[in-house]
Amino acid sequence: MEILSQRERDVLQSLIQIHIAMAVPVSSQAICGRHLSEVSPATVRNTMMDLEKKGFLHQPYTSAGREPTDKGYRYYVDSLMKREALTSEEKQLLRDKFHSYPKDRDTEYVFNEISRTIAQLSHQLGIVLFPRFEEGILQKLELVPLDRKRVLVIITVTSGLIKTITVEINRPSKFSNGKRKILISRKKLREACQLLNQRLSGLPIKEIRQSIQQRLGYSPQKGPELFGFFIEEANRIFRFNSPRELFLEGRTNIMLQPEFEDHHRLAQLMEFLDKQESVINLLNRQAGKQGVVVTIGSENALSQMRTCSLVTSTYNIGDLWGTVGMIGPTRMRYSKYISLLEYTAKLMNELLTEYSLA
Amino acid sequence: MEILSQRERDVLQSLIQIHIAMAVPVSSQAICGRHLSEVSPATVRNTMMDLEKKGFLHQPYTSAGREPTDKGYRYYVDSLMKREALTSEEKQLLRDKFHSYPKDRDTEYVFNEISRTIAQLSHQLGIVLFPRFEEGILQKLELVPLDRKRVLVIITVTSGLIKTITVEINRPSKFSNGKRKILISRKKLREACQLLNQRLSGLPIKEIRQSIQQRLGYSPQKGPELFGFFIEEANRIFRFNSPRELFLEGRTNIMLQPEFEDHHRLAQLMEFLDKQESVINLLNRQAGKQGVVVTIGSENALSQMRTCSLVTSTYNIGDLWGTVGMIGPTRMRYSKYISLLEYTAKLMNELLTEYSLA
DNA sequence: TTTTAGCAATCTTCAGATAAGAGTGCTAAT
DNA sequence: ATTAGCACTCTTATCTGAAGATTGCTAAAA
Repeated sequence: MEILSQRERDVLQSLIQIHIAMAVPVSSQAICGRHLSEVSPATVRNTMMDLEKKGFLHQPYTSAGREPTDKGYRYYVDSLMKREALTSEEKQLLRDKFHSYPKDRDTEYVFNEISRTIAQLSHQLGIVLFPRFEEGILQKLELVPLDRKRVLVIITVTSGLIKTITVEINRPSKFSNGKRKILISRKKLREACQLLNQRLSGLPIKEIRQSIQQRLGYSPQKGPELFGFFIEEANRIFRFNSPRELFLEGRTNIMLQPEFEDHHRLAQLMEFLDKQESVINLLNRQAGKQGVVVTIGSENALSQMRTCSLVTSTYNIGDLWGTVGMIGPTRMRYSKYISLLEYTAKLMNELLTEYSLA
Repeated sequence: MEILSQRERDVLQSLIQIHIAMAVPVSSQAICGRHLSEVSPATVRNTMMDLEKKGFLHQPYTSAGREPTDKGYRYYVDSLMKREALTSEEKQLLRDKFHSYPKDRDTEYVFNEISRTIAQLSHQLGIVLFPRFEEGILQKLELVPLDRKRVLVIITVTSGLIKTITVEINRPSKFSNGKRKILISRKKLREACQLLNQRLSGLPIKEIRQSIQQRLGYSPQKGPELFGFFIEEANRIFRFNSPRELFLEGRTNIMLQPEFEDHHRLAQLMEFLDKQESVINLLNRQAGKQGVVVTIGSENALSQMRTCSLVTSTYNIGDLWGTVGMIGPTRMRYSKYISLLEYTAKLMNELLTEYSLA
């Protein structure tokens, strides 16, 4: 971490605060007018030159004011910024979204609402990514016959979250010699289910997917016919990474930011957001980090995010974890949004975890 | 329907075709150059004046070329346009999206893909709205206990589509005198489930929601305790109108259309799309209409859609129906997109209906 | 040594002017 | 009924110049 003089720190902080509020290059005069009235603009100018040489500021053109660089923002976030707490109204607004859960609303509805609320409170893009179900520990598996061909698989993980998948079971299988069909009888289903639970529960979903064949020790000669089916279909049944896991809200907010008046730049970002997979990919890079993580501009590996910042936090539901976050231009109220996401993640931890004790 | 001379029809058709391709006001010269080389520009100009007086054309400013009005497009769609068939590549692309259904993919995944593909083929916004589950006929209800507090309700309708809802059942109920908790025993659950099926199956979901209390004829003195719970919760269990039912893809496409270079106009549309409820509302206005429906510009009641057109079709999965569609600027290739949606709906009818026979 | 006032120099932005070009509407001839 | 010819209108692009913002530098002041 580079060491800056107190004067430099003062100027940088003031400049960034003004820039965040005004969205234009900041002049020495503006800094003296608002924050550093004890020194003259000329002095501030000298400091600004130093800060530019050190890479914290940038001048769009000769004789314009200065804007912070990504490095400048990084220094601000790490060393200058004071956290800005949420108001009690804002906290209440967030809290209210959990009010009727789980009585009247399902998990996905709540996630959607949280994403909307983050967008509403930040005037930026709100993000919620469903918990990484694959990291969960299988509590139990349940098989419910739907009709002659289909079975509903209910997967419960120890945090109490469930996922359901419909599988088509009454069809040719390579484990049944290609031609023969597996017949579902309720009894067989129950037996198979019991055995599956014996062999698989307590294991992480991901591991089940990868090692199911060994776990079930199946060969066509022994074990229930259904085992063959599960081995074949494990890659589908135990995989959860659909674009539908992602809740993105508030695209309009972001396009109203002055930095996205440029049509081309906006289009680039929107294209990125349209490909949900790439957003999920982006979020996965933050995986496992503790607390609120801020990724500023070019710190994002993805080129489409170069002009944006990403603020994320991990939330936990029992042994599962997911990501909440927001995206906005690099010029954003980090001091506020960090609190916002911290608080949101905290609420989610508290209020969505009820069933992890079950 | 107003009657136009053959000359007027020719000019209008030619003008619209050119306008769709070029996205600028069309001059008399352009029309003669491309389509009506047998007459002079002056003649075409006279016809254009007539068409403008009748309200089919509009001149952005004195001595500019002409653009079609919504009325002009309406006439074109109804009386002039020739359907443009999809190429076999386009058909194949769509078909492929159904390929692994229902073996490897669930309904929602396929809907998302269809929405994406409509966007991809039209370079506009693709829309799929999940079937109106509430219109479905209950085939059976299944209750699966998840843990001490929760039960998974599986609702199957006659088309074979299912929805699952988690309910929290082990809590105070006004039917259990406010204090007492309902206890779940598997046996009680089975009994209640059987009774519920007896009383409710064969009825439309919507009707169940509205009349469940009468149907179950429940009073605290008689009938399983669970009935009280179902009556209380009917409004949640049998309601399906979440924003998550809507699949919107290709926002970037639409913002790349020249009519949306205007930032403000784009923001208005995006705001509208961000509120999924309003899009669902828009689609519901087309409900029940047969075949492909085209709604042009101001024909849309909603002001945010005044500069857009909506092309929709109804698809059927057994006794359920939903909506597919696309949104673009009023200047769009109606001739192509109508075929696109017709074909898409047809595919959905054919390929998603397998289980309605079960 | 640090800070500051003063000032020329640089660059943006905006309004106005001008020129080029596209396309019409009208008139009169075909 | 159609067309050629042409004046007229309006847009668009480019240019210009003036106003304004802000700097960097220099030399004086603290």
